[in-house]
Amino acid sequence: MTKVATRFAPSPTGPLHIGGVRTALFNWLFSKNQKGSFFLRIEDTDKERSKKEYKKQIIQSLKWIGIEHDGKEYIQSEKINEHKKVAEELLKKGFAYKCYCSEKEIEEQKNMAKKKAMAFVYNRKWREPKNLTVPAGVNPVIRFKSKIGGNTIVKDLVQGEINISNSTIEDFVILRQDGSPTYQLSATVDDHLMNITHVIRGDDHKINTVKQKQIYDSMGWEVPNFAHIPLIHSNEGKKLSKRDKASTIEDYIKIGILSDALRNYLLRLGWSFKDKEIFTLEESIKHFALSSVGKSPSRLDMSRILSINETYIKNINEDKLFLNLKTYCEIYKKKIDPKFDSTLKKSLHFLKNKAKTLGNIYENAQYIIKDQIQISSEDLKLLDDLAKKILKEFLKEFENIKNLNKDNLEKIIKGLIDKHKINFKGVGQPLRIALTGSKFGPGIYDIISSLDKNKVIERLKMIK
RNA sequence: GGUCCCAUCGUCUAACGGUUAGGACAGUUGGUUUUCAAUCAACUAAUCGGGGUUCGAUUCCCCGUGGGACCGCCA
Repeated sequence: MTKVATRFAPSPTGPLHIGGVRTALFNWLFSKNQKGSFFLRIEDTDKERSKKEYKKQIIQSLKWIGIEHDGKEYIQSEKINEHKKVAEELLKKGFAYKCYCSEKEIEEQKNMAKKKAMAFVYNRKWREPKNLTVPAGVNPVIRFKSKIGGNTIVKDLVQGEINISNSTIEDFVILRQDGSPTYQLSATVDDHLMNITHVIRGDDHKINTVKQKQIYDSMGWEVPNFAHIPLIHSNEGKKLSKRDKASTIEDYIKIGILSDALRNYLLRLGWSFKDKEIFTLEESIKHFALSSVGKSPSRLDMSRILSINETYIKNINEDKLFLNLKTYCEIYKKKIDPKFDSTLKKSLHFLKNKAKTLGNIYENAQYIIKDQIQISSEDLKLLDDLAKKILKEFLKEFENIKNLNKDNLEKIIKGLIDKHKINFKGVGQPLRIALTGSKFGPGIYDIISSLDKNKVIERLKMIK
């Protein structure tokens, strides 16, 4: 058995797409499950649009979600000569030919195809150039001599069998007029050079597979296994594009989604293992199989992402959560003053219970990480005369407390409830507003015990 | 339009010929003598339609319908 090798091959023309992340994840998971390797190939042959910073960003994004590639990243543009060599060889062997058609001619053919409402298939004019004279001063493109009759069948580990009539596959270009290789050639040669055993990629590459298989066959190379995973659709049910709102990984990081949560969500999108919903990294490696990847596309569902994130926020180690929160706030919100660290840390155990994102924790922790709180005018209205009176009475007794614990606080509050013949809310709500500036939030005992005694007194005194 | 693919609750999915069609998210309702975005409980909700095959079809086959992908000298 040869060692399994997979690859993720993004082009660095933009930030990493959420669909790309899932493709990378499936590749990585499969290779780990098979005890194989996972490589990263940067397809940067589109010089116009490829950017170095995107390459960095892609690697960082993958790392963020827990994916690291083996070895050094493979840079496609560095292998262009290899690709050209293969093109030459195909030419020599008669599997490719030079095409001198002008762009105009091709354009006309495309228009014709459109008019006839047919798929564009190049008319193969130069395939057998018997009565043609090579025009002077025209650089030819090299086209692959695609099979005309019969069908090409590719076994697919997810789709089953891809069976396409060769008549619909055109003689595609493998070398451009300027001599540079096209995707079909480069990707194929690279996969061969890298000894890739399993090509796992988006559904949108299915037709390419048929083209690429012919290159493998012509070169006498072993054809890798293919697995085309269904695409992720937007809310509208279309292929997710960069224009969609939450399409890049950054979009999720910035609202405070945890990497494990996103990984878990993406894993369960199009893949399942019994009724299990939550998978640790180890579990996902252990159970991952291409055979349990579904065939139909799935929609992105924000509420589910949030729900999984909530689960992770509640369950991960608190020290880890704390560090996550700190870095998150520093980058996407506002740096938290270290003087609040200890209070914040000991409050995390209840703050995390009411948050779906790190952003939520940040919002709910405002009363801890700011010296002064702000009360909205609407909440201020809730502090009527009775409420203020209660706060004053609470303060008086609170100042005399020796041991700040729940029992003692309970005593004070109970006393006030009895005295004023009100319910808990009558005391709890004014307190919460006075201490946090919000009528929502953690339990009142949690709030008080998380704050310094002096801080509580100070804030209660602010209410007049 | 051509080629190819797909089809179970609103969403993600389970059931690989025999289940009262299961779970999760969302939604709704109620409890939690304190808020709710927490928690607990309950409820609503699906096999796209029509033909076969079969003792029996969500499952296999065909047709229709709907949705999607591709149709670059981009990757």
